[in-house]
Amino acid sequence: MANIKQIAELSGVSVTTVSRVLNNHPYVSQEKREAVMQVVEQLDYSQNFNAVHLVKGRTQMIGILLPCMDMPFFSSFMTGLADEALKHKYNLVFFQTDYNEEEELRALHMLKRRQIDGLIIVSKDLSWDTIEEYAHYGPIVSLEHAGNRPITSISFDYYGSYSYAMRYLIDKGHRHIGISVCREYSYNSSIRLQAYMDALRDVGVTPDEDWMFYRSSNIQHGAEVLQRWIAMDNRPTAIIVSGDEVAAGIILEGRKRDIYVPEHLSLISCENFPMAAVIGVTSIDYRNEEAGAAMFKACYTRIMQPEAMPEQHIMRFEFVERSSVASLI
Amino acid sequence: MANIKQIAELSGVSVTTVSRVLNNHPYVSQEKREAVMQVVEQLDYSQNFNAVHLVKGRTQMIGILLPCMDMPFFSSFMTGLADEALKHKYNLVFFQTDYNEEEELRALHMLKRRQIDGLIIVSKDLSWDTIEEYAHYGPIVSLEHAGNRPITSISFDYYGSYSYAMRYLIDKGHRHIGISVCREYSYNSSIRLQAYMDALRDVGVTPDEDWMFYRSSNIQHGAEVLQRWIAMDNRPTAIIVSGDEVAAGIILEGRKRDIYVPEHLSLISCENFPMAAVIGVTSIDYRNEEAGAAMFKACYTRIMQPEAMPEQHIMRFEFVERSSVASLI
DNA sequence: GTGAAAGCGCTAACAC
DNA sequence: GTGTTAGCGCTTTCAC
Repeated sequence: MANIKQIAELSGVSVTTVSRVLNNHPYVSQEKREAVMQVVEQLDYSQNFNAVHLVKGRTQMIGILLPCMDMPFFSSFMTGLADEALKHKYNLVFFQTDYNEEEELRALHMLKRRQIDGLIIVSKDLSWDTIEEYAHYGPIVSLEHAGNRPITSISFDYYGSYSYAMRYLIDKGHRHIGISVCREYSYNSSIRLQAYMDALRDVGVTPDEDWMFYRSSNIQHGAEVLQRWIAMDNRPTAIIVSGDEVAAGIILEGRKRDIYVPEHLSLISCENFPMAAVIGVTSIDYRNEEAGAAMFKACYTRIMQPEAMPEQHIMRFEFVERSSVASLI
Repeated sequence: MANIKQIAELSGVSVTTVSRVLNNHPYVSQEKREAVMQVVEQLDYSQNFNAVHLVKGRTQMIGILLPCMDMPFFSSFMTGLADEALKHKYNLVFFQTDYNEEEELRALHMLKRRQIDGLIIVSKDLSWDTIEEYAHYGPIVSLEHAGNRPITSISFDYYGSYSYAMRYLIDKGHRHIGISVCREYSYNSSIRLQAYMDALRDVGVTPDEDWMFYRSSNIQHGAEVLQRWIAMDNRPTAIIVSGDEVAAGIILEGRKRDIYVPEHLSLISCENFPMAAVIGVTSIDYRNEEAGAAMFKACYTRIMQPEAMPEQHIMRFEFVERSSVASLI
């Protein structure tokens, strides 16, 4: 495999000149530039990026850490991120952690070892304290608010959006309202639950334990939610679920059992994926793709300007109304 | 940032010894090993992987090229791949191409520039002739049969599975059978269409142009398929669709318009995602996750044994019968 | 405009 | 067991 030295020899110039040509530097005569280019093409040469990275101290790669790819939430997010990375000629190294701490650490180590220039954390299990230790090796950008740590965050307005959704249901006369979240003990779920609790308290309702569904993330789980709902004594008249897939599971399973949305059960969902339009569910659009792009941009900015201070940014949500909520008034 | 030289100095040994300790080589006295480890911890040192890669000529990364992440097919595939990569301590660099040739070339260039040790192509637009030019820079593994080119392939048995599904429908009395594929001109679609045509020809049926749906890949498209089906003069009694999402779209849209599966329209789908169970559709399971893992393994093997010959492997499919096909007999 | 040479941080042959 | 040293392939001062 050819290297820069051979190119230099064959084209009768120094390695410096070859390097200049390769990197489009000025101050190279047209003549020599052409001579070099000719040899480069002839030998089908291109730089060894490992050497370039070593000398430059950068890899043009950023890591992206998430539990799994096979949930639409994560993949939609990746889509926006990858598009944006592309614009800046950055590559994405992908860490699928399955919420395994060891795996999460592996990504942080790669940052430490300069194999990636920055790290984007979409969802994690590791404590912020642990992560913070790695923050000085390179920019870390998170989708979860990181307090006043040196970590940039782009986060979704779960509190605002859930408060809004709850108010919407309450205004339509709902009082027995259920909630279904993805992970019982995650930070994001806790914010959603908080907004839910606060809203119910405001109207003097104490939620039934039964109204809270944990660990629901896919269509199958949605079906299970409906089965549990059917079996309840004190059924909620509406449920806020954390994803369109869960909503679809509820609706599909409901139809098998003659339970209809919104006639028997009102539903508000999150994500507003194309599926939401098909099943006609009112859904909160957090604009995942935009968030993905924003995270890349934030990371990129901090790679380019290492002195820049980390920022905390909250995305605006959009409440997309369809016909899955009945008015009880 | 500390480097190996400083560690050597501080622990009073040579860089070689430090390197040996770092790489767990034998022939280092326990004494020196401990001395080194202590300094390493004290300085919070770890290797600069760019330097390691330069000297070793490998990056412990493989590239993965696919059009997008926000289709369940691709993300399920990634899941298996990422799991397997993890087992071998390999990282995945992710190229989202959107079937853009320039993007696809970028991935091939990274192989050429040794930034990745191998490349896995899940779906592409570039011609095999172009790709073949890069095959000598590192192993390329494809999910599409690559003929007798120096490219390993793991492929799905689309012909076999579609022949099987067609036979299944025909045995149940169906003759007017439709087909819905993802991309009109892709290699995979052409095989599916071929099996479809061959099966119909065998029973003396000439398919109506209307029975073929191109460019259907998500739930929304499924809804459109159903709308077109309703508007037809000569409706098929069954359709084979290329994904559970499309099937879901058909079923959901059908319910809005009082068209039921399988009473009015029989359906066979592909992928057998969890959703298939919920909507009760008979689905062909190609075992994407396993295929992803197999592709990684194939790539890994060829990285480790560069002389190894490329192989062509075809995955077995599984036909998962549910209740979406009516018997007309 | 151009080139010699000094690194970037590491591994591994080789000598001891 | 251990250290010296020559690369790996490139960029970038600095002197000409």
